Amino acid sequence: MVTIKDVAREAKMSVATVSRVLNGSGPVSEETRRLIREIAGRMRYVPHSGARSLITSKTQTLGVLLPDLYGEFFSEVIRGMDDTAQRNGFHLLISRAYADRRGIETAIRAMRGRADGVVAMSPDLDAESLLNLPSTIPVVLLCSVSRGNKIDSLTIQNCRGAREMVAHLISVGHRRIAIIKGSPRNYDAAERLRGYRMSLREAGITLDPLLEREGDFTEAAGYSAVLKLIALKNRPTAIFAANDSMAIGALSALRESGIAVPEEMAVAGFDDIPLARYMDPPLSSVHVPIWELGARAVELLLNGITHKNEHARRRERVSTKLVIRRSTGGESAERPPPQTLNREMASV
Amino acid sequence: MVTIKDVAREAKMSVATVSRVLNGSGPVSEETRRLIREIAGRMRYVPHSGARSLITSKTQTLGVLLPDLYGEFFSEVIRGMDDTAQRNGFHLLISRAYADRRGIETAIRAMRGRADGVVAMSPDLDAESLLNLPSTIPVVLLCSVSRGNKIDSLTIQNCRGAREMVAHLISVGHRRIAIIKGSPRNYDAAERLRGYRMSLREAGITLDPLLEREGDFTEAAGYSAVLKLIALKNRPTAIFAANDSMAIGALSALRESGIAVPEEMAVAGFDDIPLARYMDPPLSSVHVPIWELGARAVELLLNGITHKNEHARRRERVSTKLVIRRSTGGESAERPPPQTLNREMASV
DNA sequence: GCCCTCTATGTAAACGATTACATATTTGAG
DNA sequence: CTCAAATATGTAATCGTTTACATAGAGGGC
Repeated sequence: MVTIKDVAREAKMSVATVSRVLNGSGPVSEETRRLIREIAGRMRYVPHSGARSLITSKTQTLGVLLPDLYGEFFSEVIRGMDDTAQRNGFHLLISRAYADRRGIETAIRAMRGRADGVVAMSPDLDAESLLNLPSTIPVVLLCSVSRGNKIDSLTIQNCRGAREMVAHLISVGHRRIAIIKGSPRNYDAAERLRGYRMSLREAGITLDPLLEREGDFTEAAGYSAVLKLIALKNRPTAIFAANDSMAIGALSALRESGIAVPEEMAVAGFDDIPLARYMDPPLSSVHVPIWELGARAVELLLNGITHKNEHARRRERVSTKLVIRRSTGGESAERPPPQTLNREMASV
Repeated sequence: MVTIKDVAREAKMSVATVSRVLNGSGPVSEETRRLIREIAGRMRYVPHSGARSLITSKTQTLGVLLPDLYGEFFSEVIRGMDDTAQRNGFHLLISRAYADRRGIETAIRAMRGRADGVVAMSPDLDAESLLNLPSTIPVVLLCSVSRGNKIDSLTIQNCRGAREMVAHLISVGHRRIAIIKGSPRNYDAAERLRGYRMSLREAGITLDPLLEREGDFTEAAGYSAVLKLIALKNRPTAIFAANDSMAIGALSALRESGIAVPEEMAVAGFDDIPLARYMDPPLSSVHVPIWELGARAVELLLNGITHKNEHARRRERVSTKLVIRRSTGGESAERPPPQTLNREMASV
């Protein structure tokens, strides 16, 4: 490996000068600047980041701790992060970690000296105590419960989004509206459930525990929840699934049971994954700007890093948007667009 | 930050001894071992990886270069990599890069001193010359064209998978079989096209250029390709989409055009994403073991690293498996399973 | 011509770990 | 009891950078 010394020797200059040229620090004559640039390029010199981080105590790297995430959410949130990180000259160190407190803590610790900050996602409700994470390194909590204000956090407007969707269902005439919940220990799921209940209460509709079914965000969960719902003697007329995967499972089960959507049963999801509009019927959903979520998380983190973790903490919420398609019986202004999206490589 | 010196001072020992305890190298008395362990733990000491990598010239980090990837593929391949990396004590440095040769090269160079090896994915056919990447650091090429044997590479059994699927379509009686191709410059897409043609030729069916439609792996592309196919005066009776996203777009277009699947038109995809079985009708597809792909890529890379890049190069192929569901009219033994899969957090 | 101020460059001390080598102590074979 | 071998620990060099400080020459005001 070619080091800064090799370049210095080749240029017959001291390492200090080479360093100054390459970092644009200190005064250097135009002539030497050109010379060294040329030589460094020719020798394909790349500074050793370990050595650099040792002396500057900066790594230009951001840690990302994620639990098991699937599909579009994972890819899109990372895309948002990477885009923003790269634009600011940072790299992304990604790691899966147990969502509980100990898991997150050890993982964050393991990142010491490796990353200048960490975006941690821990949707597990039990990890509540995360809020007083004793960390010297800046941390941004993503989609996690965090009541204190000791730590930056960014979440989705889950409650509001769910509330609006259920309000929509009510507005088109539904009174018996079921929900397929997410995992009971999941923060986003809990908030969406809260929005559902809030909306019903606002409309003066009594909550019916039979209409709240367990789920775990998988298609299979949506599928089997529906089987139970349609077996009820007093069937719901609408189903709100806490995410699109479950809504898709639900659609599948309804289809096989010969129940027409939206005529006999309205269905709505959450997330608005790209596939939603290609379902049969196209799925109404709550749009979540996932890319922005990742991008914003990194922005918050970078802000924390520049202010050496002594900045005012923030708690932000990215806003959702209702997308009404045919599955809820609303007017389907939207049809699958024939034009090509900006997705070069869809799934392979 | 607490350094090894702080620990040494606290334990009234030299840094060398502390280092030996923490790395399990050299002989240490049981007593000191316990003492130092206890102190290091209490002080929450974590070695500075930069310093360590400087002296050992190892980073315990693997670089991962990916182009724009969406949905399940991205998440799953990274999951496979991360699982394998973690099990071997490695971290993952993930970065998106332009798929062309220059992009990959600079990205690999930027990883010098940051990663011990790189998994690079560059499905762009034009990047063919990647095969003589002049890299001192081990590289594994993933799903990329690579004819030489100067570099490890891992690909999907695209051609065979496509061939088998088309053979299946032929076996249930189809003669006019269309394909919705992937991007013309994409390696996987090109291989799948090759398999399609090979299969038709083997059955003595003449290729019809009109039945080969452009696509780009998006749902929208599948949608609009179908609109053109059904406008033909001599319509196909079956459509093979080069990936599931396009197949889903195709299903959507057929539905809206009132064409029954599989009765009037059979549809097949590639990838077998989890959603495939929840489509209407459930989608036949070629299953790709994505997790294994990522896991194996990392294994190859780790092998290259232990052998200091002087190992015999390998070119491997992960095998695919035909999954026949209703969309091709085959017996649909498989129905959406009511049980919960091991997916805790589906999309949020 | 003197001195001060720039500008351009060099010297050497960090940064935090690992490890070859040196030293001191204990153990055990003969 | 002696001496070699084994065990436990310490000393100091090293990895590749950055940067405070030192130095040297050039330019210019008086």
